Amino acid sequence: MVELVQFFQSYLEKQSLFRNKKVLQSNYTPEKIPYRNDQVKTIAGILAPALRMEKPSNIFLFGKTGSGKTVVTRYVTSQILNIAKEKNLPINIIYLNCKLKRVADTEYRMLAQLAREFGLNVPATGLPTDEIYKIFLRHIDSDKKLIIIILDEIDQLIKKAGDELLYNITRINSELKNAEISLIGISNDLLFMENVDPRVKSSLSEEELVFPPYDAIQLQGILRERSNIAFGDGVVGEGVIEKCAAYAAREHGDARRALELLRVAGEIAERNNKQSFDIEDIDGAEEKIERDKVLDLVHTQPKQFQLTLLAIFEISNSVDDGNPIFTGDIYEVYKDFCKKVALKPLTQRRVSDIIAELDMCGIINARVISKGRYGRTREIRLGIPQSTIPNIKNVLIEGLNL
DNA sequence: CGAGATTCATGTGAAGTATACCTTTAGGCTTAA
DNA sequence: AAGCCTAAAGGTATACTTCACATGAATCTCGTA
Repeated sequence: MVELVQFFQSYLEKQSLFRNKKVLQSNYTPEKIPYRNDQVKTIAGILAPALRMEKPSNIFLFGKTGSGKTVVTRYVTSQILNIAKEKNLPINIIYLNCKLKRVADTEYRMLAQLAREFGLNVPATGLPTDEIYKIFLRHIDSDKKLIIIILDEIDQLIKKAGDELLYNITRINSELKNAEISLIGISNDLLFMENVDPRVKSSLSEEELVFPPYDAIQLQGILRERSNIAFGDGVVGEGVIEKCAAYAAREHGDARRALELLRVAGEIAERNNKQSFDIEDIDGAEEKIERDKVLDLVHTQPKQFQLTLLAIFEISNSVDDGNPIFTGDIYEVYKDFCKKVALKPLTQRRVSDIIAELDMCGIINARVISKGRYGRTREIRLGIPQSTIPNIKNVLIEGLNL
């Protein structure tokens, strides 16, 4: 007991490495966004009519992850919201991430989530979809207002729910008497619009904007700016920024990742009672990020997903490094695990879908190949570093009581 | 030797089933007049 | 008789199963040079 008190006291006395950690967190919206001036201006220009209570055009944003789509959108919309508040304009802005499982990955759930954002209490299941639709419309249309809905990673939603849903939302305005809705769609997939009904396409992307990835120099600029605010002097070692930038540039210029690397490296250093950190610590951070990403996902996923994942890890262990593994093998191992936990195994059909979903999450890389005479299967490789696997495996085994 | 047929192991689509949850409705009970 | 509660009925979304058919290159077959 005494020790704990001491621990907390010395913790408080200890000078934190961070001066302001918030600026490195992923939901932080900075004061200004370097290298994205054009996009900010364009979007601001498109949305500006909202302040005169005229409906802005729908916008569609394309660009790889971490290229600033979300930050720019959030930045511009929050500014608009500020002004609207000042002048008492009835403008609502809703941000919805369509990728989140069990939150907005079907038409029903998306509408339900939108309704919830307006403080409505809607059930998670049971109602007909058009009932939810009506509830939502009725509530919105009660008085005159302007609503801007941001649908992040909308491609994921369409892939699962079909493009009929897009048709429905683009038609919403014609059903409204008082309120008006503008849509901002955000997509990582540049080609995604190609297989969408042309009518929907033209109404959804009245304006289109592409976000190019950041290059290494720009990433360094961003990192430097933020790390100056985030860390005290002399905390960030020589070359750290450059290395973070290089890592992220390697992955198509993902700024979010670069910032995350920096933050996690700092957190690790702090936990180890270090006063600073340097290049070597970045690798540790990289590994921790990957591990946390998967662990987080693992915890939110149902048991069947966990078992499937465990089966994949198990096989990848016994197979030579780098060699792919196949669906059939996974299913066999998976069934064994099911027996051990006394859980009814799913059909191979379903497991096949689960594997496809794990692929979408990025934990594994799977692609369908034909092995000629020896049939057709998914060729699966791990999408995460080998070094993180034992750790994740242990967590899985523990969580499943194996 | 090469064109076409065959083959395997699984991908993939459509339709059906089970489960959990929602609203509506009808019946039964209580209560107040 | 009016009001309230409960349980059954009828409906939906979602996760999963069942059934059936699609895939596509390695391999096989067989006619031909």
